[in-house]
Amino acid sequence: MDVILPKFDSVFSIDCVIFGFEAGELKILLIERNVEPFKDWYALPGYIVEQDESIDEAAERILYELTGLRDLHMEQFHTFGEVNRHPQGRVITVAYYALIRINGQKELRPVTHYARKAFWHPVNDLPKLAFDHTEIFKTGFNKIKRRLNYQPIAFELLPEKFTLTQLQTLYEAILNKKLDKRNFRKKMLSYGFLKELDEKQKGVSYRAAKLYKFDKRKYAKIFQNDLTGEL
Amino acid sequence: MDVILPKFDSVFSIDCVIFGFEAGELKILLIERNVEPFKDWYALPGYIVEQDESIDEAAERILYELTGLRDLHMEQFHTFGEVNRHPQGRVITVAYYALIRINGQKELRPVTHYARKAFWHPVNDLPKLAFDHTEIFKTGFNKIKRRLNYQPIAFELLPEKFTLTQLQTLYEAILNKKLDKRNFRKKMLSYGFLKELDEKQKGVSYRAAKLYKFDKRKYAKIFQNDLTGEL
DNA sequence: TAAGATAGGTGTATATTTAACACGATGTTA
DNA sequence: TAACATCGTGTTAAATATACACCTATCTTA
Repeated sequence: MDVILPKFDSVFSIDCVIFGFEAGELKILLIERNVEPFKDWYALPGYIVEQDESIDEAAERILYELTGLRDLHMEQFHTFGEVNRHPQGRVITVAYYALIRINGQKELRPVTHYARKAFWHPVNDLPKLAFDHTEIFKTGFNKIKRRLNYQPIAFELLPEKFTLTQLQTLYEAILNKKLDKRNFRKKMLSYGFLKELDEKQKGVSYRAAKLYKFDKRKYAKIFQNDLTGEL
Repeated sequence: MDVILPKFDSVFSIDCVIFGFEAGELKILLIERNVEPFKDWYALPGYIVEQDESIDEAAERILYELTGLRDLHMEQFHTFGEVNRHPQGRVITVAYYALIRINGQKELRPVTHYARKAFWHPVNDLPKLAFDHTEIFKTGFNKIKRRLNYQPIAFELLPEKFTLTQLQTLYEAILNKKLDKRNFRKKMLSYGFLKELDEKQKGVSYRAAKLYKFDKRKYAKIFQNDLTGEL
């Protein structure tokens, strides 16, 4: 903001906490690092921001390069700016999160050599992570727990068509507590943004449940007046 | 995160949105810039982060240097990272906010020459601000509006001893809507963290109201089990 | 010192939301 | 066709939120 901008030896980076849901478990995306420092450690996908890209663009690019995933909607949730976060110098990091469907078809394949591989790992049993990534994960996890209470973010984790039981299982996984089935259904349906389909679950060895779909248009319509986006 | 950290010509800065409450009006702290770019414009207090200070420390220092205020509890709320935010180069900015008592005694006096003066300005009638500061202000204002619903942040804006009417006026100023007096009082008192004092307002030309105090210890006790800090 | 002005302080009734709680129906498999 | 597993449903009680109006205390001024 001064007349001449001073040059800094600071590095600016992005880390991503990407949540997925698979086999009734909440998971996050990790990479195995292939470069020092913390070579061979597990870490959140993260790398350095270039000068000619916004931080949102950088987040997309970096996630793609390290995991092969793209076109997901990420949001920043906190910036980590302690002096000694990185063993080799000053690094300030904006952390992003996203919730996505885990899709067995889509292969996770790093595009750069910085990551040896990328993989999903259950949040309940995380290994030690590189840098301060455990703290970053925890901060992000707390944010989505809170957010779940007033925004329909859970749908981003489920397949397009899902059963109410699946939805409830997901809520329970995120909030880490049991919910009452009848009350849960009553409340979800009362919002009016779930569309009941003429279709049922397939391939289950018991009575098949009805499938539902999250109706974004209805959601937008219902909550258009509520500027805060709260339910 | 690579083996050798590249050097970047990026600048990393802090901007502060400081809310105060005076004469029944919600205000924020602005400075008049004394250097290019945007010389003579009004702006949020903000400046560049040094390499050997955390961003939280930087926020404190910068606010002090530009306004003379110190020892207030600020929190980051968003990081602005578009490429062309600053006319002279790439600048990434972490925005902080705080809520404080406006104290007529404490003089606002910039310590550096970068600001010509610092002053309080009502949020309802803000002038054009330098850079993207209007957007930063709006983002911060929305955050505190939301936050007011589940955290007792309003007390930070009031004098230590206050009347329930003052508290209500403040809520109304932030939320920009009228509240019902009886319901407001009932609810506030029901939380149990307001301590009624044996004292009354002085110097008013009508019946004096009882004074109350926010009891932090009681608040902590009551909400210790609620990890999210929600009411 | 009485009258007027101004904000202080209080309660109840209704509507809405949340919480607790159990079992018969349906489809699958052996 | 029996056994199994999940599906899908409704009521009641408690808590919370909302709507609403008048008398009281204190100060000012005529």
